[in-house]
Amino acid sequence: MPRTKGKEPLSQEKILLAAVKYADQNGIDKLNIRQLATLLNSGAMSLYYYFSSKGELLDAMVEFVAAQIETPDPNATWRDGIARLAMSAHEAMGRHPWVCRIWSKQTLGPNRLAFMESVLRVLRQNGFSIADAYEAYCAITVHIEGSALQAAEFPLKPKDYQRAAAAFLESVDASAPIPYFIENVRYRMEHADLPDQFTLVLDMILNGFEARLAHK
Amino acid sequence: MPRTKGKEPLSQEKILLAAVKYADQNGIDKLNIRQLATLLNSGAMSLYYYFSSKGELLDAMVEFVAAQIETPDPNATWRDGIARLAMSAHEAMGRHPWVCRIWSKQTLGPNRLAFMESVLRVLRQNGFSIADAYEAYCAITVHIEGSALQAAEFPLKPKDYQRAAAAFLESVDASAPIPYFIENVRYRMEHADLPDQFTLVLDMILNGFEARLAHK
DNA sequence: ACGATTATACGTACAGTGTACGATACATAG
DNA sequence: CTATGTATCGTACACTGTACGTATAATCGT
Repeated sequence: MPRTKGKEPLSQEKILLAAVKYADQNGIDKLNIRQLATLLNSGAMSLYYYFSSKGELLDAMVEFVAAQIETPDPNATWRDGIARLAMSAHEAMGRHPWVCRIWSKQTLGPNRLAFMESVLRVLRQNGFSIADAYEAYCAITVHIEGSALQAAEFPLKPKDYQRAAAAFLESVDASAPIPYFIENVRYRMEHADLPDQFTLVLDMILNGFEARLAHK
Repeated sequence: MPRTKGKEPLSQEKILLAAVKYADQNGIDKLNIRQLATLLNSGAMSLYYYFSSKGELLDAMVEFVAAQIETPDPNATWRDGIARLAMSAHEAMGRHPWVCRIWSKQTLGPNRLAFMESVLRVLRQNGFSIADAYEAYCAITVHIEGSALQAAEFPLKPKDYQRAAAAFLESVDASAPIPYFIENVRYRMEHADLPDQFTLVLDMILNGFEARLAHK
């Protein structure tokens, strides 16, 4: 049909923002074209004028998140630069947990490319060999994506965890051969606000590369 | 229809093995009931006699992989025990790359539970506090799952990488603002068999916890 | 002012997906 | 020889992405 008269037209940006919002709330599996179109008060096929396929929309969604990652301050030490960058990425993925599921799979766009470049640059300009820079890059991104994956895939929201844990502890046989698991569940139930261990382990990894660098 | 005369009946195991094999070859997205049934010379709905839903089949697939992870030797040091366990998990996920995509999402079965328990046990029996054991557990599984995720999601098979990298280097403008990325691609193209950096970073993480443990 | 062209929108249709329901036909028990 | 349980699957439905064709509004050339 026509571009109806009194209606604001669609745009890539509107669709993208709606898709991100929907995925934030409902997860990436639930994201589907018809539903998205309904939210945008349009027909499903209208979206294909702006994105030639769902895959292209997903590409744009990844780029949207990649754009939220800080680029490192060139005056900082490599440790500070990398640490801030990693935390920034961690936070971005925390805001958009679905992204880790498609991050590496979608085609590499300029923002994600810029992220990779900036990590490699910081390392290479501070004494890392090509091979070491690549290893450090992998180590750091594994940690970022791994953390995001665990946070995203864990099937319980923090709210529900208390109730589920309590129910589990009630139901489980005291003679079950999993004392340390039970102990762990009890501990986590009683300490709802455990600190995010992202930074802790990140520091261990950075320590490792620092030692490696000094060792040459 | 009937249970046809001269035909071996299906079974949970047959279906499970076929599903694992199919996912190994084609990825988990491509796994679908009809195709699987065709491979098993049966009708699609026959599978539902053994698994009440696709989700239950996926649960069983996760358990299948979890069963392949070594349980740690109780006489080893915690470092060795955890290192071996982690490498074993890394290898299992390397054989079945699709599993990291559903590992945490599927309902927790006995084998995955046993894996968690064994990690926590080793740590708790070697001086880790409840909180530290949990942190170490998370750190290690993040590394395992993150590594698996990157390996699985990277869209190019090792074979194709050389060709794709060469084509990329040809096509990219020499003035593109990504010198370190280009350098990295060239390096990886020339060194096809880079060592798996899983163990390297795992050691860094274990060093971190070792230091932490000594520090108390 | 008015016809031609482009930009935007979408109805319909099709080939997949998981799976609910009910109909089989075989094996065995009574 | 029924009758009942076990194993199998044909059909149908709701939902997915999207190819194709078409309809109108906006814009431009004259």
